[in-house]
Amino acid sequence: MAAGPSTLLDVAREAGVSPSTVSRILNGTARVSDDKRQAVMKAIARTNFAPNLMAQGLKKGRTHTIGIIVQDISSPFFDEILHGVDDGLKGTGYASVIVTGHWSALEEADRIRLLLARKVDGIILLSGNLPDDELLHFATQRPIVVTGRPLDAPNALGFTMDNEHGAFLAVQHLIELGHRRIAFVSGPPSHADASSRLRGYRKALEGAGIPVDPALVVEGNFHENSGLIAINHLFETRQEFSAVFAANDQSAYGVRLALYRKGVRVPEDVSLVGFDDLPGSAFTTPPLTTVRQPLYDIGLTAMNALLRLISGDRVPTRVPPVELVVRETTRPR
Amino acid sequence: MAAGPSTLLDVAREAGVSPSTVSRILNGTARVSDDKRQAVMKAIARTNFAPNLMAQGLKKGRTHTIGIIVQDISSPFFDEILHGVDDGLKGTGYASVIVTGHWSALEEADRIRLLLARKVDGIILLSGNLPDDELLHFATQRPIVVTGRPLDAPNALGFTMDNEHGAFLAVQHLIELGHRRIAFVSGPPSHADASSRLRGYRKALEGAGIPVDPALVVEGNFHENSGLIAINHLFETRQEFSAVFAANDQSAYGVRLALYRKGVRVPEDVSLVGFDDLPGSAFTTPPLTTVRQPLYDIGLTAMNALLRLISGDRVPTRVPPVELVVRETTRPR
DNA sequence: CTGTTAGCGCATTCAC
DNA sequence: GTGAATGCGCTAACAG
Repeated sequence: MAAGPSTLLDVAREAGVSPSTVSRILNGTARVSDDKRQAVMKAIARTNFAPNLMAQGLKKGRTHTIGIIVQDISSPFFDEILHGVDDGLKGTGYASVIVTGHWSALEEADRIRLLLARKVDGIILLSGNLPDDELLHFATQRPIVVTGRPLDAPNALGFTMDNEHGAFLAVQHLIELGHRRIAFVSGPPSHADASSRLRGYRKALEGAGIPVDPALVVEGNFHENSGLIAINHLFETRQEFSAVFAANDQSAYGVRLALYRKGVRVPEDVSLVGFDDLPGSAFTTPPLTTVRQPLYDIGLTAMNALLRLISGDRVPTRVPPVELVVRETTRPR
Repeated sequence: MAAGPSTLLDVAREAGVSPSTVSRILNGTARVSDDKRQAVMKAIARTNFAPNLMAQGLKKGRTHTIGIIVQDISSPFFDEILHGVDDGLKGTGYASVIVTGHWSALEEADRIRLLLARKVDGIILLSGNLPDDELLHFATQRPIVVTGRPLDAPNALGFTMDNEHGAFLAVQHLIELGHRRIAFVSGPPSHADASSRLRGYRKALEGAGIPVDPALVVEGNFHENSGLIAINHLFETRQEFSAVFAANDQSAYGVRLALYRKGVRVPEDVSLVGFDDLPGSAFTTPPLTTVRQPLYDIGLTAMNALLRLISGDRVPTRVPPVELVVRETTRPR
């Protein structure tokens, strides 16, 4: 029941060998005679020794820590990505420090500097707003993987989902069901994914020869409440629609609630489709038809890509594409 | 546009002073003449210097890092707590490394060892399963705050919500509404919170002179799907009930869906109440009546308590109590 | 195969 | 007020 943390030196003394020998055994750096190895192992157990990762890091220049920047902790979206990230870490000896960027490029830059000062071995930026050039500047210090945009530089890698295509699929599904007046609750215009989805919405409509009615697209912010407000607005302005496409699942939840309050049935009266396929979307009433984004795989892939970047590797990354998941909020008109 | 990370020594050279002077300025350890201070500041900016936290940590024995153990990343429950934890960190100079315990005491012990090896300055264990004595053993190395149990040791602190009372409130509400046959979807029996809630359910029933019918309580696991399965089971065994109390919101979601599938209306045909008040529960259809647990505050409080423990302080911690939030899934029988 | 030496970047005595 | 020296715990040459 040794007291405070013992050091490698303690172990060496205890085992009657030199510190380097202990180090060698710990790292498998060189062959060591069996008797000494036994002695050292015993001493390690006896002193309850665990190497000081700080000291190791100082010496080797690597901390076995990777930094993750999410925009919003406590969001089911980032949560699910983090799940993948975490699984990607499993068994690698790396740990992650997670910080939040709050959708602000300035804050992101700040967090990256912080992470860099902590000497993380690499950084994953989730849905970053930071301009490419700044990102690449930081990437000169440590490899960076970013999601939500394509990027392919020596020390940085980015990949994105086909948001436009996903939105296209969603709206096309509605059109095939016979819907013509399809409302759209958008995301924040400043958000790249949001504008891609708006484009997909437009493209699907145009492809079917349906004019896009500006009165039917109302701006949201990706949160539940904005979906609710959007629907109320549509009602107030007396718009007619038989379906609504929400730019993400969370706003779809808000839409669903607003419709419920108006006494409008889903899907009998209006059809609804979301985007993301959050874990909860299979358990809404009724279960939500949505565009599935492989959130878990995005996280896992980002982590694996970063790990490879760190070890100097460069393998092209592949993530499953988005796909329409038809559940129970859509039906023929 | 300096290249690699510059060191304190670089700055000293650049400014024509000694390293110690730079250090003193950085830490405000001693008074330094103004001209030198200017020179150093300029040199810092010019070389784009940021102190190496690893080296600082090695020297000072503190890493300004705190370790968080959650059981399940990508769970709205822990997510919301993490939100509070994260806010508690804001502006403190600390960062957190988050690891998962997966509800396993063994894994928790393993993670704590890992965190200790990384020399975190303190640890927050969320909903830990680790026995008190093991916890206290680890606490000899670093202060630990644990949620989900009371604990008050020199270097460890634990606090918990009144789960029994919360459950009591929920069931009492149902009883007041005229319900007599109230089903209960429990959590895993091994889980302390789960058994407290079961106790609260029983107590409320008994208090009202209603016999508890074992056929009406079915075991779940806190996940959506178990709520669904539970209801199906109740139907298969032809139980009659006019209300169901789910041990947490997530299983309530499953209950809600199962009821929907059976064509049972909520709340017209059966009333439903959950536990936790997850962020999403205000947006289910209809919005869920539930027992609110101040998850955000739990996280914030845990963080503050730990920070105080680290600085040698010991202030009794206060967290808002649980409370019933009546929304739209309950109505008189 | 193994011990000795030096140094990662910084904070802190200790002198001046 | 400020510089020189020392060491946090560990690994990596460098010599045997």
